[in-house]
Amino acid sequence: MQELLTAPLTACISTHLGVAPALVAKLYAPPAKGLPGDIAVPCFQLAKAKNVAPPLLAAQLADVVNSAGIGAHAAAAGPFLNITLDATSVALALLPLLAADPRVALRSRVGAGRVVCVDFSSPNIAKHMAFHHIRSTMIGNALALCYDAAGWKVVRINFLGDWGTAFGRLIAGWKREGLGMADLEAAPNKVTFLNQLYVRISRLEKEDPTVEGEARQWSRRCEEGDAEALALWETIRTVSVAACQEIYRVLGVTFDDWSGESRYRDAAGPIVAELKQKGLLKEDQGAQVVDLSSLGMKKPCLILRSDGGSLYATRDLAACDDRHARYHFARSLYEVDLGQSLHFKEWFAVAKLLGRPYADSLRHVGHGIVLMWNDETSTWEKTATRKGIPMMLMDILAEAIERARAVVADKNPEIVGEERERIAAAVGVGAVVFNDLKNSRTGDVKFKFEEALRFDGETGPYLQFSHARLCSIERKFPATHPHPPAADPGLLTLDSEKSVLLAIARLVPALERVAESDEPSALAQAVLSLATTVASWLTAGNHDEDLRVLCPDPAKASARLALVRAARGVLGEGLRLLGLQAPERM
RNA sequence: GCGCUCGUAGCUCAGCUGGAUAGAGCGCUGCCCUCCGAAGGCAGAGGUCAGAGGUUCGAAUCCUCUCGAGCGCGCCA
Repeated sequence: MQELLTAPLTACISTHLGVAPALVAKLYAPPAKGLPGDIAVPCFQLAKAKNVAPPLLAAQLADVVNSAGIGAHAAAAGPFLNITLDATSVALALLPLLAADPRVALRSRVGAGRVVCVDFSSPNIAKHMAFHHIRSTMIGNALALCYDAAGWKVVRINFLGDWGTAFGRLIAGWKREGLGMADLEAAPNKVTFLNQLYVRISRLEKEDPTVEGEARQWSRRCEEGDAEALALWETIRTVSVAACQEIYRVLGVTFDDWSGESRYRDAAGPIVAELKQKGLLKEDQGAQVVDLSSLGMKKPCLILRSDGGSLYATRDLAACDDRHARYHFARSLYEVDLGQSLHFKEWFAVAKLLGRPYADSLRHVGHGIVLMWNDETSTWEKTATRKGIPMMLMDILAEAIERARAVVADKNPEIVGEERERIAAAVGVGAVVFNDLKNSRTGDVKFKFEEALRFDGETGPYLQFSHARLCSIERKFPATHPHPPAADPGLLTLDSEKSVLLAIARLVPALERVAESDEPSALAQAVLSLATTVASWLTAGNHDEDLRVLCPDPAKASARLALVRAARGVLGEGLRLLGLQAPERM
């Protein structure tokens, strides 16, 4: 979309100077604040190539552009060339496209049919999804949606932590306490039931050394395929998955592949055999490891425990082979917190030593932790526990929805019943999700209910409000007026209207950046910027009815309605790609 | 000790792959609802971009070092 606006300019400058168009196009930048113009061209590099002084070249180019008749006005400011596009030429270039389908503003072909695997959320079973799981879940979800919009074929994978020594311990506790299915069925919350069982048996293990042996024994029975052990494990898994599904339903997240470590419990063998055959495996303190010093890493990667059991690096390798065989991915993302970067660095390195063709396409997409404000100590604290109880994601979402419901009821009492509930959920969840996506993912997220749930400022509800406001104007547009596509884009002559279109045109670069650097905040920021531009445009009409969308001149009103529709459609699509809903009123 | 993430306004953060006078939200000050949604807008005050070197015509941005914060570093995942 941006190219549509700059193509004539690029052609004009590049033919005049006799340089490649791409050389010119990559120079475009936003002009400095306060200076007039829509596009700035710093002339240093071009001047060097042509061996003239930058200010001289800028002045020359200004003349060339101004006499070219390409719907743009240029002014030199020292070594910079500032371009102001005509509002009508912007509208004529973009509005017809947007009218046909606003989603063009958020589509790209950079993915070109390649496959990307996105591994995200990946909770451990038999535990509640804690608040911090929101990060992997919603960053991963946004990445999956954005890669899709950028032309990639996306495989969404939920790799459950459903295998390992913890389950041996859990089953040992289950047997020791003589529990049965009826006890689990009777529990008000089955995951809480399992979680508490785990806490009890872990505590007991510290006092009673026989527990450890029992746990290891049940672990082994699981690995060996013992029917009783596997039946219990299966029950635990089913119960946990159901609880996760409920959260994903609230968040609007889906997966293509519900995998898990258990699927690769027997897959360690072939990997170990291959490592051995290639001479990469060696024994170290009783364990089997791969030395990574040839790749500049001091510590080796652990492959097998001294008791012969597999480790998670081994299972990750096996799972990765499997994914590559099944999906032929060109890129594979692991949306897991930054604390595990060493683990990923290690097994990526092993994949490289094994000569895997995909080794360089693996990416650990890490994120920072979630901190919560503590009123008593006036500090930011990790959200691990509150009074020893894990802070549950579902509780946070429920409180957010409740707070949103109160605001909706207050601001818009005529919205009632099922619609109010739907909107409260969209707004409450949207507030929490956007709080997580708006800043760079590698930083820590600071969460405060009062901040995330405020409905002014840079928040999810602000974006949703902006969308609802545009919908409201559409609803009020008189049926007697000419409706688009009869609208004439040439009637959009205001700078504020041009600004909206330019903000829309900046979304594709933002989307492409998301799919390149795995950074959803790039889109979040661009959508935010669109919303503020829209708000500024609309509010200007408060005191001047000629500036309103619903202005006295029907032809002008029609053109503006086309812009309202475009902006609403784009905003709605932007919200969708971030994993937020966009209610039509709120 | 090694590695990772980070340090920008009172607070929370943007700053696209190096460009002009470093931006936004909150808070604060002053305006704007007989005005398409005030969940909004306009204006203002507020900064030695942690510090020191280096590369460059040009550095918040790239390189090195120092200081400070958080996290990780062998049989858990």
